[in-house]
Amino acid sequence: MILNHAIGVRFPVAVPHMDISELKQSILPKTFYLQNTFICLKDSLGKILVHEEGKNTTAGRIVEVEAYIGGEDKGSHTYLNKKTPRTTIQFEEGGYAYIYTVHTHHLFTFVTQPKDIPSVVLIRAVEPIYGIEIMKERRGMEDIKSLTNGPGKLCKAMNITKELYGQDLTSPDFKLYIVDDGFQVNDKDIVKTARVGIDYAEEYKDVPWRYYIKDNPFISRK
DNA sequence: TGGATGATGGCCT
DNA sequence: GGCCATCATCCAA
Repeated sequence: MILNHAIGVRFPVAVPHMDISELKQSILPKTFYLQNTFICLKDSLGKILVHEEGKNTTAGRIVEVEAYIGGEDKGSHTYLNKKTPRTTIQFEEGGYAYIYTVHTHHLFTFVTQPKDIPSVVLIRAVEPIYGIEIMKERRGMEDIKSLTNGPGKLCKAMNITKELYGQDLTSPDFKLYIVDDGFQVNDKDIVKTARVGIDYAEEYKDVPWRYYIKDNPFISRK
């Protein structure tokens, strides 16, 4: 099923007949996640993040992402390929969930590339497209534009917690995954900027590894 | 075991 | 713009 809406054109959001079981036919496969991180970064824009929880199922279109590259990247938890209990999953092959906490919030990333190349894509914002009422309830607000326009916000709205750390996003048995509904994001509609909140990263502070969909109302900041 | 820190967000001025 | 809640994580000791 192709959602009959266009990003940035529709608002308020409404997808009354979206069928999750149909979307599940189009889960991104392992081969997607094994690709170079910057391919994953670019191609994850416009895909749909789904957390299946029965009547509390939520989904959102990915509109803002960042790359964190192990080894060289001083902004990464795996700078110098540092392996700790927290970062262990980054060293597995692509397709697993790397979820961590910062202050009181959870942040969701997915692991990319083959085993022992610890790199991830952080989902910084999604556009709510399913389960909007439960998102409002979890976030304690009515303002649709603020439900998921930040990495901590979207995890709260979609009930993504550390219990999902290490989950295989490519298994149909699991309840957290990303699907491709055929929505295309044109290259000219991708804005590339410095990443957010990594002032400590020295020469990696300003690398343009944050991608977002131009003019989308749900990005975390300009 | 304790201190420092944070890939944030909400509230304030 | 600033302030800070609040706790998992890491590392020095």
